[in-house]
Amino acid sequence: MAANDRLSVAFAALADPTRRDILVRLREGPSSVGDLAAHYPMSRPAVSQHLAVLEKAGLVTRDRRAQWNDCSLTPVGLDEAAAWIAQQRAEWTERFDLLDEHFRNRRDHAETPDDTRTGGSR
Amino acid sequence: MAANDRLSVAFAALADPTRRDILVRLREGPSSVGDLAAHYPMSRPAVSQHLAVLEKAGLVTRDRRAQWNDCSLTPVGLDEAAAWIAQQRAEWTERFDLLDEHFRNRRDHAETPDDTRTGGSR
DNA sequence: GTAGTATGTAAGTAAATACTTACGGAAAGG
DNA sequence: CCTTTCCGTAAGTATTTACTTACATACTAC
Repeated sequence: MAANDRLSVAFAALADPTRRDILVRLREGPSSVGDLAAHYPMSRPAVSQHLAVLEKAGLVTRDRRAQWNDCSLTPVGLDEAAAWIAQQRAEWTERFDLLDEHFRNRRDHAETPDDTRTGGSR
Repeated sequence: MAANDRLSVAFAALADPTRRDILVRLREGPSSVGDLAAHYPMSRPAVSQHLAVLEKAGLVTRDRRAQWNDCSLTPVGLDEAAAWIAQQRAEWTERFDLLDEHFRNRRDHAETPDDTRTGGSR
């Protein structure tokens, strides 16, 4: 994928329903890997690998105490992803508002049925 | 990937720097496929395929007029992605605030430096 | 020491992804 | 008609992903 930048890693981590569900579940509190894995129809190593992806994306931290591993949320990765989307949406919305206003003006000023389509005449 | 749900498709589309850059570029206004492709070190069909991914994610619309193809932004897909992150972050932040308060109370009340785990918890 | 628990990692495989080049369709213009 | 321009799609390939089973590690309890 050649997408090593932090944003790409974060979005890629979020692009999987199992990983998103893990995040939702961890919202209720830290959990061990085994307890997490019990909820999914896949092997425990698979869940562990999903956790590794989330950890690399800065969305989850694993704190190994003894043989147990507490998985907790960390807000770092999500902040960047949210910031990117928020900025895009902000400038977008502004642009759509301008466009909307533009069309409103056009409609008010003249009829101009926008015949640019397929050469017009019929 | 077996991730056909809309959210996964949207996040996967955002998980590529070229595609994100296309979105940023389209923010300034619609563009043809060829003009877009000129900015990237890859073939025109590759950009076209990126556009197909963005279109499937509901982030871009392609309006073919004659042999030109105007690519424009559409806010649908991004709304869902932003909503998901926003909700996560909201409940998260709340939880972190509680956690912070919890630790603050602990620190004030007593020392109790360990024994937190090995219980059932959840 | 041995046995048991919770976990990460290595190795292997099927599927998806990100490109490439080659080709075909649709409109503009001679 | 024919040529050019702009574009999408088919076919092929290298890399990445998402899982599996098997194994090694680190600690607890006896």
